[in-house]
Amino acid sequence: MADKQYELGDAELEVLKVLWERGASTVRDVLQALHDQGRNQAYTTVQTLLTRLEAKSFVRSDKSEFAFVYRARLTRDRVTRSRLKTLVAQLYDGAAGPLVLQLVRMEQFTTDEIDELHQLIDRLDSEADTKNQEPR
Amino acid sequence: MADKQYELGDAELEVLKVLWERGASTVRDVLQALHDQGRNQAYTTVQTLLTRLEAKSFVRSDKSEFAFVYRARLTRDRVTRSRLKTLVAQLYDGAAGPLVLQLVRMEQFTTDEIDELHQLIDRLDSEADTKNQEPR
DNA sequence: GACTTTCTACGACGGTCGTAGTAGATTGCG
DNA sequence: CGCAATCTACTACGACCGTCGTAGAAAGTC
Repeated sequence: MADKQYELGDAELEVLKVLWERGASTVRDVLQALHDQGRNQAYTTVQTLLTRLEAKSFVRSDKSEFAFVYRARLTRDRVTRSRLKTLVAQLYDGAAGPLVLQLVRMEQFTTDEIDELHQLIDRLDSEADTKNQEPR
Repeated sequence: MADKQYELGDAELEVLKVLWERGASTVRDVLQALHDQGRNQAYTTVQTLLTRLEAKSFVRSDKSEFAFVYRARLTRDRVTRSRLKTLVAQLYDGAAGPLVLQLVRMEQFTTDEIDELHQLIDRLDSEADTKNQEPR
C-alpha cells in the first residue's frame, strides 16, 4: 500500500536547494555552494547525490559542456508541497487545518506576514466553495 | 556535526500514535490496533519498533504485568512540533510564515477552521505591537 | 607527447529503518 | 507435572542514505 517511493534525504534536499537557488550547475558548482554553506563534502559525494537525484527524476543532466550540467526538474514549490502533504498525512491524518493552527500558535510572525494571512483568510472566506483539483 | 539524533521512521511513528490514542499498551495491543488500521505486521516487528522507540526514549516500559506495558514519554504535541520545526528549517530556513502561507493557499479549510484562524490571526494582530522581529 | 587536472563510473561501508525469524524464558492449563 | 501459548532477546536482511575512494576517460598545459 502506499507507493511510498522514498522521498529525498536531507543531503539530497540540500543539493536540490542549491539547484533551485543558482540554477543549472555542475557538480563542482554545487560542491562549492555547499562548502560556502558550511557543509564539507567530498566531490564524489555531491556527484553521488546528483546521480541519485537524477535516478529519482528530481533533476536532469545534460552534457554540452565539458562537465555535466544539472538542473532541477521540479520546482521548489512542488517539492515542498509534497513533503508538506506527507507530513500532514502522517501527523494530522491529512487535515491541514490543525497544522496551521498549531503553527500559527507556536511561531512568531512579522506584521507583514500577519497582514498577508489576513488577506488570505479573507479570500478563503469568500471563495469557500472552490472545487478540489488534483493535478497529478 | 549536528547531533541529528535520527528521528522517527514512519512505522515507529505509527506505533507512537497508537500509544497516544489508547494509552499504555502491550506489544499485542499495539499489534492489534495496527492490524485494525490495515497494517499487517508480525508480532516481533512491533516488538522491535517498541524496543527501538524505547532506546530513543520516546516510550518507556514497565513490567508489572505478565507482558511489558509501554507508554509514550512525549506528548503528541511535542513530537509534531519538533517534526514541524525540522521541516520548516529544512524547507524554509526556519521561517514558519511562508509555510503557513503556502499551507493556507494550498489546502481546503472548513468554515470552522477558517473561523478559528480568523480569531488566531486577530489575536496575533493585537499582540504584534511590540514586534521587533528580524527574519534571519 | 607526457604530465597534470578534472570529470565520470562504479563500488563500498556503516548506520537507520522496516520487517521478521528463531531460540529460550515465562506463564497458564489440564 | 508436562505441554501449549505467549512473551522477550537476539540476530538478520534488504533497501535507503550519507559518505567516499579508486580507476579510468577526457581535457588542458608545457
